[in-house]
Amino acid sequence: MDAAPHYRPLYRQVYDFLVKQIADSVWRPNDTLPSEQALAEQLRVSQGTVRKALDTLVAEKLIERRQGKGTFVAEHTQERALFRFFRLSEPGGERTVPTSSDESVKRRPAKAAELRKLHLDAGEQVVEIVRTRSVSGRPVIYERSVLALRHFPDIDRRQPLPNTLYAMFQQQYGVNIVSAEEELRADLTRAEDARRLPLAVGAPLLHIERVAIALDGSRVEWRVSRCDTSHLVYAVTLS
Amino acid sequence: MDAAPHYRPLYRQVYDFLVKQIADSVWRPNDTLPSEQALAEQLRVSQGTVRKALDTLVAEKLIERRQGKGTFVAEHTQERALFRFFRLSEPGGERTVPTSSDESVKRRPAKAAELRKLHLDAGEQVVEIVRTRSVSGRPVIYERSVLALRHFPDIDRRQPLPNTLYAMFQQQYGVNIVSAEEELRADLTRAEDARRLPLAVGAPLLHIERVAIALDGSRVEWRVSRCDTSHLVYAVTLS
DNA sequence: GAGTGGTCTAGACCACGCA
DNA sequence: GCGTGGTCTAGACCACTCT
Repeated sequence: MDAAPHYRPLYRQVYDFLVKQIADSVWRPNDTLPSEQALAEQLRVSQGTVRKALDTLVAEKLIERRQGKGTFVAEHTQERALFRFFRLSEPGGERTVPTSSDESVKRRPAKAAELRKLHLDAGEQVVEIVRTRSVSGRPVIYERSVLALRHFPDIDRRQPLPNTLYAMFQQQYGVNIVSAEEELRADLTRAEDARRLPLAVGAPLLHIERVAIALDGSRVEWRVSRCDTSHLVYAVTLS
Repeated sequence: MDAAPHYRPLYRQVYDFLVKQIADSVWRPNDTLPSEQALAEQLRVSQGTVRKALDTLVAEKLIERRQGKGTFVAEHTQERALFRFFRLSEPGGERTVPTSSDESVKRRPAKAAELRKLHLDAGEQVVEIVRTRSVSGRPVIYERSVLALRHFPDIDRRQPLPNTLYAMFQQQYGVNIVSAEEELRADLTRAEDARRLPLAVGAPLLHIERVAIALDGSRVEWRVSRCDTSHLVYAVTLS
């Protein structure tokens, strides 16, 4: 624990150390972390200071603690990623699990908008994934994901892709998605949408753009989803 | 600090006590709370236990702490309520401050849907507030709020109403809005919308329903907003 | 200088999971 | 019974604000 420029509290330095271990895949999903006592001795700080850092990581959902068992690196399971970042549900409140299908995966140079959204360097390559998602057999979402290839080498040769990408990002590439910035607006169904979804041109469509952000702050995915909200709603709790 | 059924940790009991003081307006917005030491002595617990409860309240934005000055009950200022619960902004990211106008305020018995959304008893009265919001002179939101009258006696005689209601809820009625559940879907402009907003019937419109939840868990407002998202987006960060 | 919150420590005891 | 995390305490020192 050496001093940082302009002073960082000890618990912050411990936090940074722990994050780095996870980011570098020293500790992988579902691994057990050393106990508080062990970390305290290793880092030459008190147990209370380690605890404060661990509490922060729990709040950020990067680790989970179970009394009597230990501290574990949180895993992005299918369900978890779904409930955390997939906000569409039935109007009452029941969460729905969509299936994905009809995908196309292409590698190509990034376009101008993608360079900007993902903070890429000119000429960098991306992988574009197009798919349709269905809820109880009915296609309701037409979605295009663009990934920076630098974070996911050869992902375009890994087909078939799972229903939720983020678990694979974490397990195969060590990329932890920790937050997502979404922008929503209402739009009309266009001919391109109508080819994928059973909607008439001119029907209302919820347009969602997402930038997914990894543990190290990099913007790794830009996703545009066009959703039929005649039977689903986008549900979010502000607090 | 007496025992609770099935055991509540001490810091939880301290938390409950502090929340009650705020909910009962014993401590009002901008008031200074007693110091950690004073609270610890009053409640017969250690300073660390008080601190843990205070940290939770800070995370929930119910209080603010300033080193060297003290601990204060957080105030719902116009700006703060706006940035916290008003998610519409310009596509780039700049937050926009809308003005409200053209309001009508009516007291009437609750309808069936309102009873359900606000968990009211049959026959209870509500106040309906209808208004239009504009951004840089352009009407972009047509909004209908329904409030349970029991939480806001005579609010319908308090006109004119402020741009953001939640600061008034807190200051005039001691009702702290702590979270809001929103449901969004895409819709088309109807004749009723077109009378209020400069849109053609059939143009896309973002339909937002919100239930605002107070500190004690009661559902105090049901709001339906119909938004022109041709120049604005609904922006939210999932984490 | 006095009073506040912010950081850090050391140690005790409890609740839980497992062998 | 041992090791884990969860709770609680007591006290030290630092950083900031105001007078």
